[in-house]
Amino acid sequence: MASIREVAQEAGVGVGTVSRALNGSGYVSPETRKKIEKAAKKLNYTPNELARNLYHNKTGIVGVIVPDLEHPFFSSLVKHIEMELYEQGYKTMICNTVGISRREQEYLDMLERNIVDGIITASHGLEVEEYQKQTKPIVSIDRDLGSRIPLIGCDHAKGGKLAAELMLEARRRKVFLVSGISPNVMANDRYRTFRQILEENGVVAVLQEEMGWNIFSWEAHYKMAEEIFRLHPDVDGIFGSDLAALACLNVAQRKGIRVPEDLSIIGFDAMAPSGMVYPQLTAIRQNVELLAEISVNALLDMVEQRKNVPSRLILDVEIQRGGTV
Amino acid sequence: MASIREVAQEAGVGVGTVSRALNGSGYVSPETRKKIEKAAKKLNYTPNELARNLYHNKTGIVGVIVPDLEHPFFSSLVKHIEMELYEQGYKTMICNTVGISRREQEYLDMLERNIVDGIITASHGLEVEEYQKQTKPIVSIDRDLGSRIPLIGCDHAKGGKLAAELMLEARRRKVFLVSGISPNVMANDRYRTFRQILEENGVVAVLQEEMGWNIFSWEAHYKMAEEIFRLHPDVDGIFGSDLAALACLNVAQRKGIRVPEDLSIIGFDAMAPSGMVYPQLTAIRQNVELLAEISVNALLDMVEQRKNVPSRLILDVEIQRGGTV
DNA sequence: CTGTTAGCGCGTTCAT
DNA sequence: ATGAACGCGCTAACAG
Repeated sequence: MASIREVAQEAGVGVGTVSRALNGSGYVSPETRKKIEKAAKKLNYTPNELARNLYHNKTGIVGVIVPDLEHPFFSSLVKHIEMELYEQGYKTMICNTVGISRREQEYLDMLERNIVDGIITASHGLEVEEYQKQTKPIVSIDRDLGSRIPLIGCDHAKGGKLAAELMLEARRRKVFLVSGISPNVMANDRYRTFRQILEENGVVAVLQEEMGWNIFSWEAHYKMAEEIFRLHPDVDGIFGSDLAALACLNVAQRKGIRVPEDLSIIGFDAMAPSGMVYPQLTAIRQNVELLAEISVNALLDMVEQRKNVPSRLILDVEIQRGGTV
Repeated sequence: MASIREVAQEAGVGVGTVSRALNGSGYVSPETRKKIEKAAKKLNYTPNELARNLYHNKTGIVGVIVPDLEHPFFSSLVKHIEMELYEQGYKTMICNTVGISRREQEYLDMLERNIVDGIITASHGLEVEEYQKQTKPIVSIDRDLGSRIPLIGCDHAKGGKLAAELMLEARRRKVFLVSGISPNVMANDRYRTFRQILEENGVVAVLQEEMGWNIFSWEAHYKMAEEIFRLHPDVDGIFGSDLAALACLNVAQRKGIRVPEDLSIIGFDAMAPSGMVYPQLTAIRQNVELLAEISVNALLDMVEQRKNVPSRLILDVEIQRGGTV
């Protein structure tokens, strides 16, 4: 609660000197420095960050917008983003849109109001135009928001290819694809590629179900899984998000379908729960840590104007070998 | 980027009038108000939150300290806290300590530096004294930080009791208890109660393993599970956190042990992954939504000095019936 | 080397 | 009803 003026008074010097002494900027003689440090300690002085923020027009806070923090991918993403931001001296404001675009908009507005210095968005509810209006630093994960906003994501097409190849190896003939329906989103690439490769290789049937793009609840996925087996009891392959894959695995086990003998299941993301089930889920893994690190560095490059950022950054994916193929 | 002064100039009035007009405080004639609103729209004026914060000495940001955001319980907790804070007009700063008490300290210091208006802590790495030094609003989840800091948590003792009763119903004779070793933490109650009830009822052996209190990784739990079955292949009951229970379930299935016929497993928390495995995990569920709501309201009662907050708030728990008992 | 002063942008008296 | 002036706490430029 003590202000810099009080410290100056206590030390018998001017406020400017205190500021320089405590920030290590400019010249201060060793002895007055001592006096100032003693006074600061005595008064238990802590600089008021609010005044600093006003002066510097900067808060050191980065906003991270996600659709659902409870989803394993996003909680992991935010965790690693927070860790990387912390390393670089920034704080993390979490913005959970729960699929409501008004909330996404409100959080986006924090840029103009100077509450955050930049935004990393992984939520895809708002019109692209709303993002393009912004002039302050933004990076996007997995969704194309135009060339001025760097796009960072994993190689979804390769993910779809790897999954398709696994299906072909396992000689699957009737494959179900659980995809999302969001426009402009990179995740679509994996389903397109997956489907294309299977069809080119003469797989008898490639069926497709579209989940709402902002549906992340277990219940919804479980219901969908039950529908799949009700309508198509003879599917022998399933590819979808981790959640979709896990739901299908669970329903299959309840119905006594043998996995992987009679049914192959492949997830995408390979987050924690995929390793908790038995057999463990075979899945395409994206490197969330790297994704977080790259995103943070791209954003801070913009915030601190360190250097130019490429408009697209694509990360590799790999197979997590489980027991469901 | 336009300041209030520019709006005043554009409208041909003083800054004070603009401030009153836009904030609806004090008297402004309808016509000048119109002029001001037009000028504000024309210049695309957005008030600078930094200046406001400095004046009001308040940011509208609440810090939430957790040990591991990737852990299902904490990601769910933070999600619901964020939603409740949003409803009440506050923003959420996430502080992930990853078990490092220096980080916990740094985040705690944000209170004094006025970066946050209050803190909800669910991390338990720092000395109690460090929290007690603080004078600004703090509430604690699941750890006693002294009578001045409201403590909010579920009824762990009842949870332990419910779990013990399930074990007795299933006539288990050699039960393994996977507990933490953190001091001052309410979670200890559930293990103490569980153990006590089983011993009073003549269960032949109650074994115990202590996980490091800030260990949340799946790998560590999996290793521990393997150890349990290696040293005690004949256990017929296991109680621990969700993660511990899921790890044991997974290892048991790999070893061909029949669950629940030959082994009963009970988790604590009943978070999402417990419903993804087959059979679904029987677990003690705590109401995270309510926990979040209560915590936020307690904290904001302090921040806005609405009313006094009880020093302890204990929430009920219930059984989530799965297929592992 | 150090003290003084002018903003940073906004909200609120206090005269008018 | 409204404008001018002050202050929130701090930093940086400037004069000494």
